[in-house]
Amino acid sequence: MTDRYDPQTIEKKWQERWAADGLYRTDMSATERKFYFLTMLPYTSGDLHVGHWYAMGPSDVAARYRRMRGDNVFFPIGFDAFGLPAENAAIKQGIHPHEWTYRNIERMRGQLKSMGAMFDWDHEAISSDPEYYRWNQWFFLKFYEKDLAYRAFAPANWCPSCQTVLANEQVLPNGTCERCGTAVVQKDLEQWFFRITKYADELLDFSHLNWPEQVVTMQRNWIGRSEGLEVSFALEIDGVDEDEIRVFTTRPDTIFGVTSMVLAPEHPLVAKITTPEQKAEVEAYVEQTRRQTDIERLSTEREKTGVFTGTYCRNQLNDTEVPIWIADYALLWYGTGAVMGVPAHDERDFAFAKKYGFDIPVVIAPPDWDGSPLDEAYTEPGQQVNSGRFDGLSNEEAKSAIMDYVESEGWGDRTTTYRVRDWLISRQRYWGTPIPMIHCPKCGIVPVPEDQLPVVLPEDAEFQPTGDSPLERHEGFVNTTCPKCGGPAKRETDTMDTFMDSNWYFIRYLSPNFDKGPVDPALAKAWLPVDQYTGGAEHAVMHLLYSRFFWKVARDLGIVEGPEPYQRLFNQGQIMGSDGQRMSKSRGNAVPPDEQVSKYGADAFRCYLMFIGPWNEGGPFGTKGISGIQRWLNRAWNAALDEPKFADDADSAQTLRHLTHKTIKRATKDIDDFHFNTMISSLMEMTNGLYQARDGARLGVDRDAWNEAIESMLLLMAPLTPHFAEELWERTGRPYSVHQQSWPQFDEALAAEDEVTLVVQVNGKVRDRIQVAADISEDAAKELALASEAVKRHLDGKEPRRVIYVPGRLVNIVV
RNA sequence: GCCGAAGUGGCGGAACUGGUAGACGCGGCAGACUCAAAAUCUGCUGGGGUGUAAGCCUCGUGUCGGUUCGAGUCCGACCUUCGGCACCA
Repeated sequence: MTDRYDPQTIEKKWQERWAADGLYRTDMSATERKFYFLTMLPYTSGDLHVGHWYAMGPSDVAARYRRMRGDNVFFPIGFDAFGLPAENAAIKQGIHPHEWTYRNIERMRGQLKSMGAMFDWDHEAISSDPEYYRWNQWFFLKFYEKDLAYRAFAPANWCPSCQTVLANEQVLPNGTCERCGTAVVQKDLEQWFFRITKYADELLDFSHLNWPEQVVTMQRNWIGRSEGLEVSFALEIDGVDEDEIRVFTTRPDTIFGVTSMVLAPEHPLVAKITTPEQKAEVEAYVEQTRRQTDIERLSTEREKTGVFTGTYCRNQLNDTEVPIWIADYALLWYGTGAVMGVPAHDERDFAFAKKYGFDIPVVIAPPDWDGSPLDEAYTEPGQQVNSGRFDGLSNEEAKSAIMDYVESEGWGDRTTTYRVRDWLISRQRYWGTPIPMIHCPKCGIVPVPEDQLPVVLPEDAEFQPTGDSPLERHEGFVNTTCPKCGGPAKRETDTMDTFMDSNWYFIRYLSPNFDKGPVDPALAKAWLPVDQYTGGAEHAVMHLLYSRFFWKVARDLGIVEGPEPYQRLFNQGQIMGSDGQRMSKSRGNAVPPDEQVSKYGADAFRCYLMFIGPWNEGGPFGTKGISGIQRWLNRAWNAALDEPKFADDADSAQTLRHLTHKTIKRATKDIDDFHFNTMISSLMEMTNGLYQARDGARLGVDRDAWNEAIESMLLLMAPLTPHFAEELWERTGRPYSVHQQSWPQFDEALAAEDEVTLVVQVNGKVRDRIQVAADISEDAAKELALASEAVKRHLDGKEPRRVIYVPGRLVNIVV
């Protein structure tokens, strides 16, 4: 009897040996077959949870596989270390965010190492290190120089009781503050933005990407490009300077059917044009709107509400007076913040008009329309009516004709609008990258000179929420001198959104200690872009879109080359608690991976996570099935170490070689597609097959075929179970290291089946199964099928009308 | 609500490009080994019906409808769950 498989001993042993040998240190100068494999960097939340294992284990497998295929793989790791939870910990537990964060990193490093992944730790980067965020600031200055960073007012969640800005996450679903229960209001603050809209069209070009279609679709919809007309409605009100309201519409063909104008309640014109009689009602409505989220406002299910301002504008195309209303479904940030209401041809406007009693004039006739009022909005194509000189045109023709006309009259222009808004990068928080700007009473806003970077985040800040951001009350930080005039000035106290950190961490990984720029240019040229990126589907839009935007700016700055940062993307699913809910400590459904690892070993645990289902789906996680993996590893262990009785036996050799090559073929296809669950299944089948071959052999098994099988099995398992495979590789007398071997090749002829089961159907129902040679001819297959007893019984003497043959699959006899 | 996914045995899941539904594993049942248990090994295991039995019949992939010789897979409508919705990361 051999030694039993003892994961604790061998995992520790090999992790130490690999680290000592620098087995996973990438030679950055060997760039000929470079492969940059990137897994999303973890946030420094504390303990590594199952989700981290779920994200990184399979990534490690795929990275190891690429290495065995001969690529020089760079597989780095680092930490996303700025953010809200550190500040919450500071307030709740009285720990400094810096201490909380770096303590967590220390613990997570150890846990990550216990995974046995091939991370190259020499390239670790931590976003809260001044040497990292210094370059955030440097990039910010470059953005500012290129007019891609600007200041504007934007609403923020404000708790009047705590006197502080709240994250969306800190606002409860009922709109109150999570700490004190006070109703949260929107407060306008002047904040920093990045002009992502300038790159909107370029971001809509996905042609250089090998990404999942659903992510591309989500990004496309998020950017939401629409072409249409911006058209002016005349405003003639005494005492109001503005003489027009501009609206954006994608349906200029319906402009003759406008019966209302709807402004966003926040629209700057609202206060100016509202009549004294309507003032109270309008103000109450504006107040009420300020308490709603955009999601609530845009719900198509909710009843539409609005308030009349008491004034009118004029539709210049048909000279009609149009009442001006405000309604919460009009959003200030989209288009021009004003919407023209065409009830006959828009469902939302139809409901609005019904409710408030507007006319519903038809301007696009449905087919066979008899002139009677509509029961519902007609949004399909049709012919123009009641549209003056455009009557009789199809609405598609009318669209461009009306736009031409509006442009020639000077009432408006063709424009393109986007749903995507500029990126609000300001945060009124402490634990983030300080925005390197100075407010001088004389010179205005002045950038911090590059040679004064980094603007270091002060350690000694006060955290208790008392109104201002911690940086604002830090005298030593705030007070500075103006770089331009030398006079006293104040520092900007907003910090950056943490998505700034994750925009470019993979660039920093290449040279985390480089101090002459964000990245060593030679390494950037040789190693970028990332060849394979893996990470959670929850990042499909924001992180991945911001990061693409950032890359394009960095490219324009000459820092990187090429159109896109991430060539191939794979979105893994999210792992949930056994109750199907998101795992969290507060729900009590979180499974600590450390416990599982010490019980079953890292190899078994990571395999189990891969075995529970397709990687892109995620799903509920329970620990019940892990014993199946444990049993499999034990069986494979014993198969590799217990020598069977050998004998010359051609049948045995044939069976084993078929098993080996079939498995290599299946496993290779699966790992190429990231189908780790079925890859493990086929390896389990191979292990079962080895036992059957051994127990079923009459005389004994063929020695060479057996050795080939064991060697192949260990190589196929090496990426999945790196410690296990390494130990057995050594114990079976093979030279260190299994992780420096080549991926096994298969022989197509040996992998092929020579017999197949042909299904015989009568009228689509399975009636018989026949074993035939894989290369059987169509005629022979049909003949055999028709000769089957079961078929004859079901034919019941009737003549076949049609016989369908699918090679290697089935014969279907239709009567 | 909007955008993007998913729904298959008691459970996790498999099924190439429309062609045997349930691979592999968990759990369960039966047996072997054992004084006994654990571990291990072997066999069976979707529901219903029928037969002494080998077997045979039938239903079955969220729901309803459609296309097709044939649908888990394609089309239409709906239901449920999950991810995102711009200050969680």
